[in-house]
Amino acid sequence: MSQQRHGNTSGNAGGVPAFPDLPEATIARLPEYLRALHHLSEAGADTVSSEGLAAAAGVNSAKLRKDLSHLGSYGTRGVGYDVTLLIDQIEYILGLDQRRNVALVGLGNLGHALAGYAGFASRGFRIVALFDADHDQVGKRIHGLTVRHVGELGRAVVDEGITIGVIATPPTAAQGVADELVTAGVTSILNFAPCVLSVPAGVDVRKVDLAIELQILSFHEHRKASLTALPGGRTAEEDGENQEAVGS
Amino acid sequence: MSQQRHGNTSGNAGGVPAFPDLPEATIARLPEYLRALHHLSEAGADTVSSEGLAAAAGVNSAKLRKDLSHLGSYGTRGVGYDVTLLIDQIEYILGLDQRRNVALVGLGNLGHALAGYAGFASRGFRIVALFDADHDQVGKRIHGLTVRHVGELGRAVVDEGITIGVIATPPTAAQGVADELVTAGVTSILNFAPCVLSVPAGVDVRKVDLAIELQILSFHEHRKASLTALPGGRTAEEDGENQEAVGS
DNA sequence: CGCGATTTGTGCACGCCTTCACAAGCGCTT
DNA sequence: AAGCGCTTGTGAAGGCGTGCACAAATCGCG
Ligand SMILES: NC(=O)c1ccc[n+]([C@@H]2O[C@H](COP(=O)([O-])OP(=O)(O)OC[C@H]3O[C@@H](n4cnc5c(N)ncnc54)[C@H](O)[C@@H]3O)[C@@H](O)[C@H]2O)c1
Ligand SMILES: NC(=O)c1ccc[n+]([C@@H]2O[C@H](COP(=O)([O-])OP(=O)(O)OC[C@H]3O[C@@H](n4cnc5c(N)ncnc54)[C@H](O)[C@@H]3O)[C@@H](O)[C@H]2O)c1
Repeated sequence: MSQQRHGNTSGNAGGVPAFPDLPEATIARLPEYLRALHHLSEAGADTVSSEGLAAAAGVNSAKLRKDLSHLGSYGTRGVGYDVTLLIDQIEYILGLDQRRNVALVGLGNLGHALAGYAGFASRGFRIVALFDADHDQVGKRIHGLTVRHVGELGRAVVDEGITIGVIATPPTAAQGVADELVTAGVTSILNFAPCVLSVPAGVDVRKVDLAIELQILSFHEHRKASLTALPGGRTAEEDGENQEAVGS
Repeated sequence: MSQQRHGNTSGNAGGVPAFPDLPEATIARLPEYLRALHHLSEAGADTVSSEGLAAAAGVNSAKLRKDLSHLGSYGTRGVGYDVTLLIDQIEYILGLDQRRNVALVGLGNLGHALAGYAGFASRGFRIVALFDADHDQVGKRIHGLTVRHVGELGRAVVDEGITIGVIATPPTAAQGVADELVTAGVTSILNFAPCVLSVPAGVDVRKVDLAIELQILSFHEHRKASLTALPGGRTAEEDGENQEAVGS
């Protein structure tokens, strides 16, 4: 949408946007900042301090300032950051100003939930195609979209400008689906199947594995249990700051 | 299950298991190794080399060896690792030998999918209670469990030995649910609502935000697009190694 | 116009994590 | 019993990320 782009620190006056190579850790936090900013914006805030935004996003304020400084200087000393300006800037960096078309493959339990999730559309993504291998699923309409057979995937990806594929099939089928997506030209994949995907260089894969999340929690439970058996249980004080979030 | 525990490097002959404080990064990878090991085990493998297991888990072999060395020496030089021995060891470290009871709060689209997911039970977790605030949901039976009203949460947590809570409510309700879980004694929370939770120290929160995953992919799409516009597009060769996984 | 209050942007130090490279150790073969 | 090939376990180096602490910059007010 708002495609305004403001002076880049390393003043490059060319057509290409001089892409700053942000640290991966920073990129993973930008969406959090963005969500917090939208929240603030809806609450009517014009500006926000690094302290305030950091609290809203659940991070250290120094970290937040360093992250934002990588995008350029969009804050005003003594005042803070302009909320809408920062939103535009982060959305530009994340490429959310151009709506991204997403294909969802595998419409079982999880796929159904994903297809009906409003939180994608509101954050710049549009699921434009649904695919399944099961002929009982094919033809069904889900939230305004018709489930197509996975064989049509290749053509649909090209025709509808799909750049992101979401895999919600059983793990045995995931690699095959990934191959088809890549062949069709998809260069980003979000994989919910608990397995490792092999893809050519240039294709990004992110994996979400809920069981792994639970297992990490289980480890900490185990650790906590074996600690309370030992010395004086520490008094619980101070909140937050022990928030773990996804991200590579 | 198999609770055998083998000589710890720092030989402590006490009742308490001498908990090694593993690096967080290592902990986050152990579940991946575990899945790969189970896969190998089903395929009939008795031993596996660090190279082989690393490939199956999608990581560097040196990293894998260092990770495993933190648990103690369970490999044999010139041979590799004993698959079942390593499985038992990792499961012990992760606390998966004692089945963990999980409460799921919020049975909308996502909650339904989670409730019916077999992948939890097969990996040591058991969803034992479902809660919702909506009276239309309360009373429904989902995969053998009856949805209860969220008001009963406190008692159920205590009665049924629940240590992990999963939040799948809208973000506005998430903090309230988290508070109730914590009050009831839950010390680990997996949060699907896109918001920051504030919890007392000693409580672990892990967050899964699918929109954030897509936004990170979007960034890389944006970056790739602005690169191909520039110099010679690099030739795509060599596969894997650009796999990003969740984990803090 | 000057000053103090406020807040950003960043230099710096520290710790964690990754990766290479290789010595030490194990088993198989002869 | 000795040698050889293979694989683990780890020392060391380098890179990345974090957080402190402070100088620089801006605003509001007298
Ligand atoms: N349900 C959950 O809450 C949950 C949680 C975490 C992970 N997962 C993972 O997500 C994936 C999907 O889970 P689910 O519970 O929805 O499984 P599911 O069995 O309900 O659905 C899988 C769907 O994929 C389709 N499918 C199978 N092979 C296909 C192919 N080659 N091409 C296209 N579609 C194909 C099937 O027809 C089915 O509709 C699994 O890998 C599962 O491990 C699910
Ligand atoms: N559906 C998805 O694929 C998806 C994907 C990513 C994130 N999420 C997030 O997961 C959460 C749930 O998503 P959904 O699509 O299932 O939403 P939903 O609206 O379908 O379901 C929410 C459920 O929570 C219940 N609820 C509301 N307040 C409650 C309370 N105080 N206590 C207990 N239960 C309460 C509601 O009755 C409803 O059944 C949301 O925060 C959403 O942003 C969903």
